[in-house]
Amino acid sequence: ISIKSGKHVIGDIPGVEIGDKFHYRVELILIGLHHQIQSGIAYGHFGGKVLATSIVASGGYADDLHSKDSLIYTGHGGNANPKDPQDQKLERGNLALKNSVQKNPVRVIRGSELVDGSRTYFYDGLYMVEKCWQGRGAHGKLVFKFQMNRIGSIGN
Amino acid sequence: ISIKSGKHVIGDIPGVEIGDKFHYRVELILIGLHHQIQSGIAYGHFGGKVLATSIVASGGYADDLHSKDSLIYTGHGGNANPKDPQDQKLERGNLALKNSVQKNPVRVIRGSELVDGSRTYFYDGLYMVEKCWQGRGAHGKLVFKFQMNRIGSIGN
DNA sequence: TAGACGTAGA
DNA sequence: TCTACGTCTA
Repeated sequence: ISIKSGKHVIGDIPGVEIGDKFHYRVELILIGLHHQIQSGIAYGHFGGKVLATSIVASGGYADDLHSKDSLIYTGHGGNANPKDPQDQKLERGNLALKNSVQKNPVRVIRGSELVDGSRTYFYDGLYMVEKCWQGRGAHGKLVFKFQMNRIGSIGN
Repeated sequence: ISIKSGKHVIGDIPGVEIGDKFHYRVELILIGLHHQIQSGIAYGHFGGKVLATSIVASGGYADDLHSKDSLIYTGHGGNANPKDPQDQKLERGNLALKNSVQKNPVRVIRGSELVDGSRTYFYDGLYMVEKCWQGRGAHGKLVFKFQMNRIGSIGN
């Protein structure tokens, strides 16, 4: 199933399969996987609702990426000035992910940094945002956390 | 005349002519005009000396770009946090440009922002750094200024 | 590791 | 206008 609103698509992208690898964020945009050049959370308007369409988890925040079929994603914001962290706000991508809780599939792209400083990304399929909550980051400021589970894995 | 040190070249780039236009900074790198993805000042080591090879003037700082054959270029640095500007330091590109004063030609790329927010760049030929001095920016902090004149224009 | 006249989307 | 899990060079 795939829902489209302008260039924003919920669900799989035709021609892109789990495990497909990429080297640059701009490739994700060109192929339609993730429509943000830097931001980790992409979203669009669907019938008056703002819903998340895809996320990139590549180590920029304190995510929990230890499991193969689930992850805990950290919301964005609050670190514009690393020396003066702020509470994250329920806006933009954070709001979109919250609206998507138990509602629509979200594409997950996992990424990592190589020894030489370059990066790689790969499409990891559709996940459901199971729940979201607020926590405290290492800096003591409020951050949003999103429990995401692979659709089709045990428990879904 | 062209002096080469590794990938750093002083002087014209074969195949690139004055007026040649570009849309993205990465094009300038690919064609060899300017070896910095974001920084406005490119430089290299030439016989133990650090010399400037090219600059991009595209509106990021308070340059004086009113003349066709000369310009006053502002050094870089001091604005990492726009809310807390700092004095510019005589290092990196600023030092390179100072070392190049009345010494070696520097490629000038002029750029501007279009109405739709995109940018264009064009190669504007070789200039000589005539002199450099320190001044105060609008924020009151020290900035470096570089008087650059087109080589071959009246006065050169 | 830090700095940089980027780049696209909201 | 501002934000953003970028990208490259030194």
